Amino acid sequence: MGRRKGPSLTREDVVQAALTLVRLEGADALGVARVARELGIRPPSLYNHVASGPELAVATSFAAQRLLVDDLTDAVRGVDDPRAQLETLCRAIRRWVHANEGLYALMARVEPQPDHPDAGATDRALLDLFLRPLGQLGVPVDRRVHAIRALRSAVHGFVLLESARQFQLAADSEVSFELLIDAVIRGLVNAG
Amino acid sequence: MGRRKGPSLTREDVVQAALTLVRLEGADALGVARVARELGIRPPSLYNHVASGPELAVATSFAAQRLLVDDLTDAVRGVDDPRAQLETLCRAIRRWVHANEGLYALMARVEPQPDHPDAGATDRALLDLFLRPLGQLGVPVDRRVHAIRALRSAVHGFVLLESARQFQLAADSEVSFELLIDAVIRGLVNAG
DNA sequence: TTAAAAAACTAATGCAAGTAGTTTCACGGC
DNA sequence: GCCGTGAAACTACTTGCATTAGTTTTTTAA
Repeated sequence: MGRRKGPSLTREDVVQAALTLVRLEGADALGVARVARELGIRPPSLYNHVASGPELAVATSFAAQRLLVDDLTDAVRGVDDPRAQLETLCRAIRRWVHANEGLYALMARVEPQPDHPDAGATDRALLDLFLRPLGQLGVPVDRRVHAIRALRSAVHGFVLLESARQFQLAADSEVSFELLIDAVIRGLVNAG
Repeated sequence: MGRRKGPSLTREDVVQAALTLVRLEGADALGVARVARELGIRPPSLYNHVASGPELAVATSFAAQRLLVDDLTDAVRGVDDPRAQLETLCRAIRRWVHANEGLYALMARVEPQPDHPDAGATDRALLDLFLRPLGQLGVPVDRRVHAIRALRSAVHGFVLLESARQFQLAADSEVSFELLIDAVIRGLVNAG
């Protein structure tokens, strides 16, 4: 029982299977044995493609992040007004998380890898998506980093609480979200 | 080798050990075997006090939440101005998370248990801590739920990103945080 | 054509969660 | 003071995951 005839699995296949698995069954379901079963191979064979369980999680998280950034890039294409761009970004993140709860939970759980080769590109792309409209809105350079952190925090916290079903009171989440991003954006533009 | 002489462990002891463990080694370290080792007993004996691993995590999370709420209650004691109360609450949450990163990560990871007997009291206490100053600030009743969600989201997102070391650029986090909560509070008070 | 690398496998170890059944101690009723 | 019941510990065991070592087969490149 050695290598099988025909095309064999790639690391891409493995990450793809992991993405699907996490999408369907949540971040807790991610594991070497589980992904191997999904691919129809034995667990040890997966180590031909990933170094370890944690590394599989990191790779899957990076892939998910790229999916998110691509989605956001599409979302703001064609939006001209900088403020509308910011709102569009926030809403697009929330929509993506609704459609990919497990993946976002995974991204939140995996420790960032500052030295990882895949880290730079998508991180920078995400940053730029927010930086451009902030600049156009006249936010001074030395406050843009703080502004991005504020916006990211607000959206991140909201979508996490929302998908963890921590908003138990009967009130429309849409309204809460619009109120939040409107408050933050207004506050950032007229900062004192 | 049956029961040992002298006083035996209680569920409180177990939760206490779990709290200490998570504080020192993070939420990932929490498990039946690990807590049992910490207490000097064999893993199966722990099931005399908790029903399962997940239930241990839930109990620990509830205990952590109570610690947080108690800390916040102390923090706002003696603060009169409602706006200052809100700011104090936000800063106290952040300070607590800095001192208890693992516990906060655990709370974020454990699914909420709407029917759990321990759930109501602390949830309500936390809610009330925010509700009172919002009322005093003149936020209309039908917007208070949204306002609380917005504030919680902002603080939650910020502290999670911060303790996950996702703020990689060299800029003072204190400034970012103050900017965020100021923007949100201002936005909530002058909501349109 | 052939040697090396890649990709699968089997076998086995170690550890965590959980179950079943056993032993020993503490405590309340007599 | 004695005794029975239940609580709290134990041992032994099963199952499942992560991981390592070593083997076989196929692909690929020299």
